[in-house]
Amino acid sequence: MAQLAQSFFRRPVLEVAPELLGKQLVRSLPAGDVFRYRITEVEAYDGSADLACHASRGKTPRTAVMYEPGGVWYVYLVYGMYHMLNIVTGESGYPAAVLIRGVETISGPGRLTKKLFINKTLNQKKAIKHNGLWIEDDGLAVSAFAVTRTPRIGVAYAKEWAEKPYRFVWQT
DNA sequence: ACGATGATGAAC
DNA sequence: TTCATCATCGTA
Repeated sequence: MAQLAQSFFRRPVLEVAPELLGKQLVRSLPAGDVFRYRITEVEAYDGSADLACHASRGKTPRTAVMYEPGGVWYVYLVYGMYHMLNIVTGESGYPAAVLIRGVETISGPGRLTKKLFINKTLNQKKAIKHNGLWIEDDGLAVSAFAVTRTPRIGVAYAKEWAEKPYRFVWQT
């Protein structure tokens, strides 16, 4: 089907994030299994000025991937236990990414990565079929009226940035 | 309501 | 080299 091109992700994160709702996250495993899940919940992390964004403390070994041109995965471990799946967005040099927080039938970013066998081996890899994890557009239209914007989860430390409505939830 | 569990980044 | 801090979840 229509795999999203790298150019789709090389745009401002606040444009890309809501457009990912309703798209299909596709995972293929070496054994041949293919899983498809429609994306229902995302969060935008927008540049070094955004105090909730990991790149707010500058470029480090962990955050370097966020400075790459959009279209690569950013996977990291939180709370010593769960992997978080993000897709890097925007132009080269501007650190931004979309956290994929939930898909149809799986809620919660930690449970999502566990179920799809996603770990740091995918970090910095392009979101293309060849790498076993990519996103497809099958033509489904998501009504803007079915999308709710709220503040992001778990970022209370980010001062005024904690309140910004950068979380997008699609009511199916 | 809280503990598990380890990488990360900043301070010392 | 040590320490506080986490983009969470399951059990209580």
